[in-house]
Amino acid sequence: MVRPTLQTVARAAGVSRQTVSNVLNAPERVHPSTRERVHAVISNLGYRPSLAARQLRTRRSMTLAMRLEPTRDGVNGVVLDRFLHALVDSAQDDGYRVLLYTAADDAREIDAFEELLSTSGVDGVVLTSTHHGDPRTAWLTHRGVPFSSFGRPWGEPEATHSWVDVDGAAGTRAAVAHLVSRGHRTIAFLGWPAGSGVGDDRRLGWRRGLQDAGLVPTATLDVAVPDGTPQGTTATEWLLRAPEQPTAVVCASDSLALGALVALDRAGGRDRLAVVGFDDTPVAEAVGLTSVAQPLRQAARACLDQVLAGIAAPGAPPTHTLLEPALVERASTAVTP
Amino acid sequence: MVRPTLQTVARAAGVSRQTVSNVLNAPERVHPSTRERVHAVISNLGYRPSLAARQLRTRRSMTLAMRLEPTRDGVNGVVLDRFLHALVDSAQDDGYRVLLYTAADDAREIDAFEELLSTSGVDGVVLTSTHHGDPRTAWLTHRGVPFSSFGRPWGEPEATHSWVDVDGAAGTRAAVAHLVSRGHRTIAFLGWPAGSGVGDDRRLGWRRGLQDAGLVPTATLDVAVPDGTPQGTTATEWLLRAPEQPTAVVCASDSLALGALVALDRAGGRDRLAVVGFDDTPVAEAVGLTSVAQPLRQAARACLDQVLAGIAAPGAPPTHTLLEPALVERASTAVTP
DNA sequence: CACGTCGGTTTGATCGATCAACCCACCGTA
DNA sequence: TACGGTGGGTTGATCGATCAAACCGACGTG
Repeated sequence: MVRPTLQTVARAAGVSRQTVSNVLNAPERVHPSTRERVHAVISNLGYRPSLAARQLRTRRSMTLAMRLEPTRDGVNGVVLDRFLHALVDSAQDDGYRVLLYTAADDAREIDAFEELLSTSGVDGVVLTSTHHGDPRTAWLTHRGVPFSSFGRPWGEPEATHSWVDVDGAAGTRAAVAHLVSRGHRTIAFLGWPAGSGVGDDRRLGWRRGLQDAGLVPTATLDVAVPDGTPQGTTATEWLLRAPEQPTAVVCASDSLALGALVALDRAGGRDRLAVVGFDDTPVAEAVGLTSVAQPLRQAARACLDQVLAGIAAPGAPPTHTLLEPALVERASTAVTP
Repeated sequence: MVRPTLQTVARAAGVSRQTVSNVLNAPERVHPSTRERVHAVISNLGYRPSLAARQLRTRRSMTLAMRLEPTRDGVNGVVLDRFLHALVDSAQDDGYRVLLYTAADDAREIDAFEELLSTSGVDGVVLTSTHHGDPRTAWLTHRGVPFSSFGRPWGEPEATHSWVDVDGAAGTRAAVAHLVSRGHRTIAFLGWPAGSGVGDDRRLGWRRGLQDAGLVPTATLDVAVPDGTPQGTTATEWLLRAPEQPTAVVCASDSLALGALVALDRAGGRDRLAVVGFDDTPVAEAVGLTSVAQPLRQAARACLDQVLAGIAAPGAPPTHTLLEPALVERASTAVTP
């Protein structure tokens, strides 16, 4: 009951090892009849090539690495988990496996790369959560590691690697347009403090959306707080007392939006304010929150394609993909002013 | 700029390959001075052993596999993701890596095992979501694969594999005790239809909790619906109209509990019913829901220990670990009857 | 003084695959 | 007739580590 090897199969089929290898890797080189016979023996014996042996010789591990982030906020943390799910699914279809690692900060993550690349011979990396002054991309580029990041190289227009991202600005802009079409004229934005690429981008979309409709994004309608449900609640309570009397609010995350709903419930009714969240996390569906959904499946597929392209043609020029998010309408924007 | 190998290091240190190997794997066999010298060369050259080569020889991949489930409900799906995070963390400390796979059903998962074991030579498996009539455990046991399941072998008392689980019954029982201590006498249970091990266990805890306090778990206080927030809302609306007039409800999941809160908000006030959820998902914290928290970090650690024990001593007797969950009190049970 | 032992080290074989080169019939063509 | 090309296969070397066995000098002992 030992695992069959190439040799075993070869003997059973009356051919040489190399021929069996060819049947699997270059079938056209083998005569159809021989091929047939070898195939029969293979499935008969249940033979599967050892990845370790193959990797030793070819320097291909058929493995990609992705970092598993510490669940931060939780409400939003789900996004990357869903991306991961999609990635594993797609990768599996292409014969690749996904290896996980964790790292406390950028420096440790680079250590992890070093480790993974030299000991496990990982073929490529999928990066997430890119941010301003991210040292990881430069390191990977310098080392010539095929990789793709889910997230733009914020603040580095000269970056020369492949990336996939979702157009957050388009998302908030569409949210504003939707609200405008329902009659709202005073629409606030509840976002994070300036400085994060993602957050600033979503804020920008809100501005543009207002301008599209000939409205003015005043400073008091633009509230910035750290992410989190309680923060969203507090901020919304300010908004409810604001002189502008907003009738709707677009939020940078579902956490904040959920906080807004809590504030409304306390203030005696959800009809005082239409609310839009971001990321369409499970909670949004659960509580009837309109939210901007990222096409995570497509994003994962695109990332994978980029990494595979980088593996197939090491010198190939980088590509970029910017995907459009979609607004999922629910009860929280059924409110009219 | 090629990656250094054992040979490279050996030459640079003026010793043989085997000595370098010993320095890493059996340091006590090497004379301290030589060891010192070799270590210097190793860190100097930045040498790291190739896992592929090592695996080929030792038949150890230092890799564990875990299935990544399709995000089902979402509110609860987070639980397994957090377990995964904890597992990867712990595994990394022990020098193990975690490889992911997906599978649509039990049969396909077994195919995935076959594949992973023979091609990647995975050392062990961590199973999740065990259920009645689960064919996976028998298969793994039969094949002699070291594994541990997070989840008891429901309905198979004769099962002989290692497992770790959280005592759900103890959780709901504690929830009831907490409610009783706050003066509640009529406490309902909002759970899933009978048949799922986990769900029945949580229901049992509720029963015991009531009996502890000399109360009677009547049938009308025991509501069963499929998991989900809308289902929770509907069911809670029944409860609010029930003749028994419950003042509190213990739920089998945070999804259901969240649904209960929604029902209360609609019915005009959260003070009509104290609510307890299960799993302490991020949403629970966000909306102030008291919930039963599973010690996922410990669970992952325990699972890992069991798998590693199975790898170290293939014939060793299986072990079981049942962990106590903890009640996290929040605003939703600040209500008194 | 010869011999067994033991710490420390080296040597050759091996894990299971692929690569590179070579072999052998057989064909067409100069 | 000799030569080059080609389809179909084979053989030996190799990837980078570990294993098993041998080696070697020094030391203790009968």
